[in-house]
Amino acid sequence: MSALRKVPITVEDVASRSCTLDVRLRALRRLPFFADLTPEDVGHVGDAFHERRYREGQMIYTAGEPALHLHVVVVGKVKLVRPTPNGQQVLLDILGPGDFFGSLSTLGDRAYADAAEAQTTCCVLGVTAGAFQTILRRHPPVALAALEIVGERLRAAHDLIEQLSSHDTEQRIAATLLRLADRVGQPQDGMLLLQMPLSRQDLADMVGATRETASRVMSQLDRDGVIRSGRGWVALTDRDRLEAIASGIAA
Amino acid sequence: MSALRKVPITVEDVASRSCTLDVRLRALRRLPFFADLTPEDVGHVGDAFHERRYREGQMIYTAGEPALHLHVVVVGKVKLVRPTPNGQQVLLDILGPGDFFGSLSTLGDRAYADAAEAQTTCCVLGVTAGAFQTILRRHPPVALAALEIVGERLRAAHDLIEQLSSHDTEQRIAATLLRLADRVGQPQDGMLLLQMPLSRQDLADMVGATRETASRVMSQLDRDGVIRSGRGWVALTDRDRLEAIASGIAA
DNA sequence: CGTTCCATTGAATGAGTTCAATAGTTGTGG
DNA sequence: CCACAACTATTGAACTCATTCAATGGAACG
Repeated sequence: MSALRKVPITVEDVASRSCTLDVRLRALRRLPFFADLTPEDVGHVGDAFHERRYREGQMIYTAGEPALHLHVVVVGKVKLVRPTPNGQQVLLDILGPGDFFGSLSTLGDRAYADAAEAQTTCCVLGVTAGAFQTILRRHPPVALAALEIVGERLRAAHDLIEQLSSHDTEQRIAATLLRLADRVGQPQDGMLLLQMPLSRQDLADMVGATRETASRVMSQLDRDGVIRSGRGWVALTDRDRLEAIASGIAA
Repeated sequence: MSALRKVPITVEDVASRSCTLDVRLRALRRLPFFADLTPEDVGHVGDAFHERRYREGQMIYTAGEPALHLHVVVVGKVKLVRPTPNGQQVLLDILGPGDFFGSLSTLGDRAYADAAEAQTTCCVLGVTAGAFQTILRRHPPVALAALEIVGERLRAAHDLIEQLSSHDTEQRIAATLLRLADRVGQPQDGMLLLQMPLSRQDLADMVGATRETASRVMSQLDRDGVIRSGRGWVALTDRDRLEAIASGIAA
């Protein structure tokens, strides 16, 4: 029915370039944790980190295994996924360069509550919980920054809880698209292109819905001219209208 | 239809006793923040806190006002509520003695995203964001403890997100009752009594449902002999079965 | 090319909401 | 101490949104 939409834009810019020392350092400096540290300190702290690469779809860690590491995204995108007893998945967050994830805990013996999966090919820096704890102790400003960030995430989680509790699927999807656009959207041909392989399933897992429902909503938004989308990509054509939908102003 | 249930047990133990200096100190020492501090340090730090009392239903702060304070519950229960554009409310958390809430932010200029309401008559200690920031800087272990706690809350928020995304209302209510029982349940006559004035509306706001649905589910659980409940109170009579329901094992 | 994965669409079902009406509890003032 | 008002809970019935089941259509990848 709908017009052909061959993937017109999925110019994958996922760097296949390697994760050089320089890139590593820049990634660390970009990390809000270390914003208050001197370049030398960052370099010193950086020695505790080890580098790992993952291919699209590969698991970085899975739920249930001992939470031994804190990770930092250098290149690529990482999905934070919570498996449910029920078998379905809940996508808690999508992280990009500069974001951290994994164990913040001082106790190394606890288990990850969620799984981390490489959404794109990516490069990640890891540090043991113990070493990170040492960094926190040695550099108090880092602890303050971390507290700030985790507080911010808690607030974001509360936003999501609010949405899940009181908004319908269309509103939640609209809000999710906007949130993603703010983080990784790139202007192209007068619209905001989401630079990530975002499947209907991913979207559904983010808003607590099924693939089918996500598909129906996206089709409707496409028909209404608010977005353009195809297999694995989405672009926003009418941000204002999408915001209206997200906040329930649209009929 | 259902048998009369005059409130047989609501022995309100909400202390009308005052929030004495001694109680204050004990509250602060009980706070995980200050677990690693010497008693003298706790006493010193405690000077930065000021005391406030609230009656049941009174607002401690509302969403939108500048987030200037961090608060600690000394006596009583505090509801953390997120108002939605839609008009309904989402109950994010219920806090008891030793729990903290409010602004963790270093920036004093941001606004509270949620409102805090006294669920019972209560006594709360407050400290300005600036003073708390000073404490954090002066006592690094406090910052580490705070980070740990907020991380734990983030995990709890993710638990809730998972539930909202993939469990039905009965499961969510069962899980909520269990969670509350773990925190404030008191054994009585072989059942766990929830020592707080918990209305159907409160429950509904916690699980993202309507009063009517909450009422229906509670009636059903009562009929099944899993709980006993009445106006403003709930008691668990069959914890195991409730756990089975929460995890979806029950048909 | 054909296989496989992902997306789309339809129809039937069902959980939860909404609207509405009744009943039980609490608190107040006569 | 009783009666009234106000609030909270319960229950029914119609409706709605999203899921489930099922079948088809396209894209990507070998």
